[in-house]
Parts: sequence; C-alpha cells; structure tokens
Amino acid sequence: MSHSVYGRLMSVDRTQVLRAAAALLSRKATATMDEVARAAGIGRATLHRQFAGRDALVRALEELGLQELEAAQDRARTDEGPADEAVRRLVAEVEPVAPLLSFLVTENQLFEGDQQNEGWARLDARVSDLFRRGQEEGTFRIDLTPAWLTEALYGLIGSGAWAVQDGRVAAKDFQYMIVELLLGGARRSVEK
Amino acid sequence: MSHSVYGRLMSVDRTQVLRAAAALLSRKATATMDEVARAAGIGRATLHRQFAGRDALVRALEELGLQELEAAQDRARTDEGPADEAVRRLVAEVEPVAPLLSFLVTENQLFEGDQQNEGWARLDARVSDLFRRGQEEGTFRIDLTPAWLTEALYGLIGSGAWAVQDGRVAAKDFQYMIVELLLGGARRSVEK
DNA sequence: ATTGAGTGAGACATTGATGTCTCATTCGGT
DNA sequence: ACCGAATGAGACATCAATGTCTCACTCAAT
Repeated sequence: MSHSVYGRLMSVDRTQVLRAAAALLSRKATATMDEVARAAGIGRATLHRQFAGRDALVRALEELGLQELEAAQDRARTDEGPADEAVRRLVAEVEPVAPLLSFLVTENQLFEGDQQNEGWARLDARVSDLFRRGQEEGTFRIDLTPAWLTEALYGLIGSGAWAVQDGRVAAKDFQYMIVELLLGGARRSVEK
Repeated sequence: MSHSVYGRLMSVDRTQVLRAAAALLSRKATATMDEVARAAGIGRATLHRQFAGRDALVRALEELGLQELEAAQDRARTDEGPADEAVRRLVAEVEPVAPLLSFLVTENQLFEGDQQNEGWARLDARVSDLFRRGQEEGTFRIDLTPAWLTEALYGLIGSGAWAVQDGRVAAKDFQYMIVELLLGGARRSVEK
C-alpha cells in the first residue's frame, strides 16, 4: 500500500508547512496564500490540497499554537512551587511560541462573532489559576484580578515579540524584560 | 463665495467622520469602506470624496491619533513632578484614545516596509524620556530599558482596551490596572 | 424663486486574492 | 523499468472590496 512509516505517502510534511506558515504570518499577518506556499517551499495547489482555504490554514495554525502552548504550560509545571517562579518558567517555555501566540491573539480579536476555539478558554483558565494561586499564597497582590494579569501577560509577550523582531530589544533579554516587569513592575522597590 | 465660518461649505464634518471611523475600526479593524461610511452616517461616495482611499483614511486617522496623543502628553505634563506620578497622569489622559492607539499600533506593525509617520518617533521619544528621567531620579529601576518600558506601556494599554471592550475588565478599572501593573508589578511588595 | 455646491444611491470597471481544475513531471515503492 | 500517488505550474472562474462616474436631489445662500 506504499504507506510510509509516517502514515502519509511521500506527501509534504503538514507540520513543516504549518511551521513555515507560522513563521511567515507571525511577521506579516497579511501574507497571501501564494506567499505562504512559497515560504513553505511548495506550490500553491499543494497548499490548497492540505488546507481547504485560508480559514482552514489559520485554524490549523491555531491548533498547532494551542498544542505548543499547552505543552509549554505542562513543561513549566505551573501548578508547582512558588507562583512567581512558575511565571518565570512559563514565560521561558512560551518564548519560542511568542510570535505565533501574538499572531493568533490578534487574529482572534479581529473575528469577534465566530465562536472561538475552546482551547483558549482552557489556556486562559490555567494562567488565571496560576495568578490566583499566587494571590492565595500571598505572593501576588490581590488588587489586580487574575483575568487582567492573564491579559497583561499576553500583551507583554506580544509586545516583547515585536520589540525583539524590530530589534528594539535584544532577543536574549526577552524573558527577563517580560518577567521582571510583570512581577516587579517599573518602580524601584525596597527589596532586592 | 459662500464659505461658512468653518471654511467649508455645509460639507460633512471631516473630523466627525474620522471619529466615527476611529470608533468602528478600533472595534473591527477589517471594516470595509462601506461600513465606515454607514457608521459615519454618510454615503460611500462622500467618504471617497473626503479621503482618496482606504490608505488615505488610515493615514488621516493616524494624524488624528497622533494629535490627540501629543495633546494627552501635553496635558499630562510628563516632564514635571515625580516620574511615577507623571506616568499615572499620562495613562489617565491617554485612556480615551486607547482603542484608537491600539488600532494604529497594530496597523503599523502590519505594513512594515513603508516609511512610517515621524510622529511616532516623537511620541516614543517623549515616553522614553519620561522613563529615563524616572531612572535618573532613582524612581525607576535601571535594568529595564526605557525602550522596553515604552513598548510595554503601549502593549498594556492595548491589552487594557481590549479587555475592557470584551468586558473582562471593568472600564473604571482601566487606569488602575495598567498603572499599578506597570509601576508596581504583580508581586506583592513590602512597601504599601 | 433661483442657483449651485455638496450629497446619497447606485451602476460600472478594476484589482487582488481565492478557490478549482488540468496536465506534465517527479519520485518512491515495487 | 514500471506504476501510480503527489506535486508544481499555470489557466481559469469567482468573489469581495475598491475606486470612478453619473444623476437626481437637498439645502443654504442669495
């Protein structure tokens, strides 16, 4: 039957195409299907055979992003140890997915009406729980709601990703800048 | 010559159209020219007479936004008094323009190549100067660069605007959430 | 009442991206 | 060497938004 060990027949590696698409669309959100195809090194027809249309491509990209983000959360073990250290680990693990995350978040707030993937709710809930846990443990202040802290985390990651892309912030400082601002704020504090 | 005191004849108030466009595009960035026209209560033809095309509209919107942002900076007197209080005033003054600012920032990072309005540079410089001043006065930590703090401020304002729009954060908490996180961070500190 | 600038509605052409299809070619499996 | 699945390139139709134009109408100024 000529099926390879990968369950697919000599075909273009779907995941590889998705990664190329993610890399391109994260930089240029308005890239055309043709550009995506060329970026992935395949023909436009083939791209269309893999993904019914632009919507399908974006939704697949969303799946990929959500998977990687959940995996990042797992690796960060956000429910273990001190909450602030967990946040640190989370940002570190999420960094590689930051540009894609930024793209998907923007894409999401564009199309409002259409129901959105429930994966985001799960993701939000987990991040939110982390901040809540930190509050209950007395590590985080309680006057900033977990929902806002979650939102702010996404925002800072997005800003960080763009700042790095534009060269306004060194890539090596990405984690530090985000975590320090999120946790410690800009004001000079007594401690440390 | 029948010119009115407003220098224009009975025509649609350009600024009013721009405000309507800003309100719509801030919520739905992909709104069509026809939608913008209807939102402004005018015909599509008239909209076209006022703004050569979509690009021209966006550029005019950019002008408006930059004007209002500079005005907000002026009112906030960002070069007076303690830096942290200046930041507080700045966020308060910028709040009404937040959705538009968010739209313009997103729009800007979409079209990369084309030279961007120098107004942004002026704006960035002023915000950046504020943070730098805070650092020199010993109010702000010096391990977070002014460039990053500026970027982060934009990001948080954008996140805040969306969070309010989606009802995840109460409108009345907008300023507080942003300023407190930006200045104080999430971690519970000894002071206060 | 007359005038004319400004307008809204709609017809129309244009443009750019999308989606579909065909066909010759490539390449792995046999 | 052969076979067939999968591909790349390109032709083609479609679709949505844009931009242009015409024309009848409104309304303020006179």
